[in-house]
Amino acid sequence: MMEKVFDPATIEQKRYKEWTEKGYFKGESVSEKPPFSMVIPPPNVTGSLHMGHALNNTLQDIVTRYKRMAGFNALWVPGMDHAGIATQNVVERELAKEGMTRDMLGREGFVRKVWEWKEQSGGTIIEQLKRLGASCDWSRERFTMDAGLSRAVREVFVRLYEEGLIYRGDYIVNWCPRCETALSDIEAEHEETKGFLYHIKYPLEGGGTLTVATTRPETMLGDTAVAVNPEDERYGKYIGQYVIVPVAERRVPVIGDGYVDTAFGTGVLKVTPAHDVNDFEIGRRCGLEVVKVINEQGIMNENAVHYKGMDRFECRERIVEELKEKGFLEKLEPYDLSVGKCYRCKTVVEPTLSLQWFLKMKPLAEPAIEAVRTRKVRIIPDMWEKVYYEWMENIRDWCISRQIWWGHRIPVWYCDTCSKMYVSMDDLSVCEECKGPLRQDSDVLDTWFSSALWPFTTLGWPKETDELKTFYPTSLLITGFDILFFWVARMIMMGIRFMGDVPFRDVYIHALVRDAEGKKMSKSKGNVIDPLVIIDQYGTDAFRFSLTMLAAQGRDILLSEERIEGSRNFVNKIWNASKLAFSFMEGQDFADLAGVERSAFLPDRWVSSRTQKVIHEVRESIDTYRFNEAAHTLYTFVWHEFCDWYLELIKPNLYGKVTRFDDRATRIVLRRTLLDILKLLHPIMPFVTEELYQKFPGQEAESIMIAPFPIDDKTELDEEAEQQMDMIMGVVDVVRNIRGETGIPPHVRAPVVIKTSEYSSLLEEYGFYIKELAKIDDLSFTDQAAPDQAAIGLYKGIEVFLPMKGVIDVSKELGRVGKELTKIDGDMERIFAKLNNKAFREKAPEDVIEKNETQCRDLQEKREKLLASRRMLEGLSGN
RNA sequence: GGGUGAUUAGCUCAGAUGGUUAGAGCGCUGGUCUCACAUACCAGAGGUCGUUGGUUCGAAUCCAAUAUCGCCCA
Repeated sequence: MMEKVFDPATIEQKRYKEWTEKGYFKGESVSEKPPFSMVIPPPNVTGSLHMGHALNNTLQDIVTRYKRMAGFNALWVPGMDHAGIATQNVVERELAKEGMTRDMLGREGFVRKVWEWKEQSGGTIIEQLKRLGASCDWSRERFTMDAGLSRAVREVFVRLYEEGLIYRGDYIVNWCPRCETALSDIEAEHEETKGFLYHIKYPLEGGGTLTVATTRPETMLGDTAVAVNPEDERYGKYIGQYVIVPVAERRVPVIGDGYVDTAFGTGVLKVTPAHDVNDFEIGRRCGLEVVKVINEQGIMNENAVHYKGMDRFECRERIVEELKEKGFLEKLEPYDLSVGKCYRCKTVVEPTLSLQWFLKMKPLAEPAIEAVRTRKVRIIPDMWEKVYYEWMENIRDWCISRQIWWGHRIPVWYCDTCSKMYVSMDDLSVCEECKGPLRQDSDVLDTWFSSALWPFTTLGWPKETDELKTFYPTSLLITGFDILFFWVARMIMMGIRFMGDVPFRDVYIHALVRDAEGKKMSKSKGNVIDPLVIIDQYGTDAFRFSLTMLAAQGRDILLSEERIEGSRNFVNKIWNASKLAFSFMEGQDFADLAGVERSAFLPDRWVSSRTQKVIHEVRESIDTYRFNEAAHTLYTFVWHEFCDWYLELIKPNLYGKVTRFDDRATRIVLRRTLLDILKLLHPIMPFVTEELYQKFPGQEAESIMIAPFPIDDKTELDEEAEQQMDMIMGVVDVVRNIRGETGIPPHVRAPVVIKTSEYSSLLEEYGFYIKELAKIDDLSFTDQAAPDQAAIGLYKGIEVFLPMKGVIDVSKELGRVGKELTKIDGDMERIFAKLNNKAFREKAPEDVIEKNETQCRDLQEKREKLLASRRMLEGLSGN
C-alpha cells in the first residue's frame, strides 16, 4: 500500500545507490550510439554545495538524463578543481589553529599537509552532488592535480613556451598583500569606494609649484616624474623642468606624455612607475627610474623614508597630515574611486612591479573569437556573445604565475651557477652546461590555467584515447556567467590550440541565484541558503523542480521557500495520481490487452492527443535550453489536465458505474499516459519518478533512467477530440461558475437544461460525466425557448440553464449576470473599434479580421442572451 | 565613463519571430475533510504591462528618449 504522502527521505539515497551500482551513469568510450558529452564546471575542492552549484548541476543533470533516455551515449564528467589560493588559505587557517605556519612546515611538508587535508575534508561537495541526484560518471572523476592532468599542464606550458607565447618579465601586476601572490587582471574585483582626490603642490625647481591630483598620496614616495599633456597650454612650458617631490625630497623631471588627461584633476599627473600600470607604461616610454615603496605585505619599504615599516593605508593618512602641516596640500575633494580587491580574500590589491610569467593572449584569442563568430561555439543566450567579444577583443596578457605552494609548479629550472634556464617536461636537477645544481622556479600556475584544459585533459589528453575520439568536442557546457572570462573563454582558446577544435558546441549560460536584495549569495555576506537544508526539508525532486521552474533565460533567480513548498506539493500530486492510477491497473495483464482496439472514449482520445503535444513541447524546450518552459508545461499538463480532468473522467468507467466504453482500452491509455508523464518528468525530478516507475505494473525497463524518452506520435493527434473535450469542459465550468457564484453548496445537486443545436448529441453522450463533474442531478436538453426562472450560462453558443427555484438567490444571480455583461461590453467596445477602422480592414491579414468578426458575433449573441436573462431576473425581483 | 540587463497582479516571476479577453505559483476572499491527494478540491477578487514620444491597421512585445534598480568592464 502506498503512503498517503510521498516521503523523499526514505527513497532518495537508496535509489541513487542502485543507479550507481547498476552503472547507469557510465558513458561508453566506444559505442554505436550517438555521443553526448559534458564536463562539469569543477567545483573547488574546498567548496560545499551552494545555490549556484545546485542550479548549475540540476540543469546539467536534466540534459544528461534526457539525452541518455533519448538514446545517446551520454557522458557527464565530474571532478574538482584544486583551487590554489583558496585551498592554501583554508589549510593555513587550519595550521594557525595549532599555532603553525606554512613556513614552519616547509614547502614539501605543507603540500603534503594539503593533500592530507584534501583526502580528509576535501570534496564534501561530491557527496552533496550525489544528494542532488547528479548522474555523473563517477568512475571518471578527475582532479586538476591528478598525475594525468598535471602531466598535461606541463605539456601545455612547455609547448606554449616553445612557441613563444609564454614569457617571463617585469610588469605591474595585481598583488594581494594578504595572499602574498600576484593575481591576474580578472582576479582583482573592482569596487566603487568613497575616497578623496588629494591636490598636492610639487615645488618647481625654478620657483612656483605644480599641483598634482591623486587618490593615492602614499605612492608619491615612489614618484619619479610629473607628467603633463604636451598639448596642454597651461603646462607645456614646464616640460624639461624639475620639481621636488615633497616628503620624499626627490628631484624628478616634468615630462610630456599624451596619456595625461587634461580634464582630470589638475591636468598634472604624478608618475609612480612601480605602483601603477599606466605610470609604468609612461615610465617605459620616457625611461624613468622605478622606485618601489610598498613591499609584498603591503608595508612601506626602505624607500619610504620615515614611513618605512608603516602599513600602506596608515601611511596614506599620515602623509596627508604631513603635507597639510607643511603646506603642500592644496585641497582635497570627495571622490569615488574604483578599488581592486582580491577575489579570494577581498584585500585591496596593490599594483606592483614584479617578475612574473605571462601568457600572450592575442594569438590565442583571435581564433577563439572566430569560433564564436562562425558559430562553431554557440553561446546561449546570445547576449553573452557580445560580452565575450568585448572582453576577447581587448584581452591583455595573462599573468599565470602565483607565489603560493599549492598548485602546478612551473616547469622551469634555473642554474644559479651559469644562470642558464631550462623549460622541461621532466624534472631536472643538474645543469647541462656547468653541471651545477638546478633550482626549480618556486611559483605555481594559476589554477585557471589547468581548468582551461579541463574538457580534454579529463578525457585523457595528451594520450590519444577512445574517450577523446568519442566525446571531444563535448556537446554542451552549462555554467554561470561569472566565469565566462575566467574559464569559458580560456577553454575555447586552449581547446582550439591543443585539440584543433573547440571544446564544446554549445555553451548555456544561466543566471546567478541571488538573495532577496539581488546580491550574490556569499558566506561573508551571511545571506546563503543551504541547499542541503532545503533538500532535507522538501526533498531533492521538489528542490530541483523549483530551480528549474525559475531558470528562465537571462534572469536572476531569487529563491523563496514558498516556491519550493509548491513544488513539493506537485511532487506529492504526482505520487497520489500514480497511486490512483495503479489501483486502476492492478490485476491487469497488459500483455493480454495488446489486441484491444483503440479507445472510443473521448477523454482517452483527448488525453492521448494532448500528451503528444506535451511530449513535443518538452523535447523542444529542453533542446533549446528553456528549462522553465519544460517544467511549466509539465506542471500544467499533469496537474490541470491529467489530474483535474482526465482522472476524474475515467473514474466512472473504471469504478464500473459506466460500462458503455471498453474499460480495458481506457486502462491502456491511462497506463501509457502516466508512463509518458513519469518519463518526461524524470530528468527534472529523478527520484519520485524512479520510485513510481519501480512500482509501475508491468514496467518495461529495469529503471526509468534507461527507459526510452517519449517521442511524440503524430497519429495520436486528435483535434476533433480536443475540440469536443473543450465543449464538455466548458459546460462543466459554466455550471460550476453559476454554482460557485450563486452559493449553491457542493452537496446540493441541481438540475440543468442545455440548449445547443450543434453539440446536443455529444453532450448527451457524455451527459453522465458532465453530471458527475458539475454535480447535476438531472440533465436535460431543449431546443425550445429558455426555461422560466433559470440562471443562465453560456459557452461558445451553448446555453446552460440552471432553474433557480428554491436554490438560487435572485439578487446574486442578477449580480453575476451584470458582471458578465460589463465584461462583454468592454470586450465588444474594443472589437468594434477595430472592425470599424477602415485601415484595419484594409491592411490586417484575412484570418485576423475573420477571427475578430467571429468573436464579435459570438459576443453579441452572448450579450443578447444575458440581457434577456437580466430582464427576466428583474421581473422576478419585482422591480 | 563605456557596455549590458531588468522594470507586468500584494509577493516571486512567465509571456520565441507584434494580432488574447495579459498568464502561473504563493498570498487573499468564499465554499468543501467528495471513496489518489486538505502538501487537496471548487469558485472568486486583483494588472492603464516604469514614464514619454514614435513606427504600425494593431505594441507588454519593435524603435528613441527618460527614470529607477542591478550587473560587467574601465
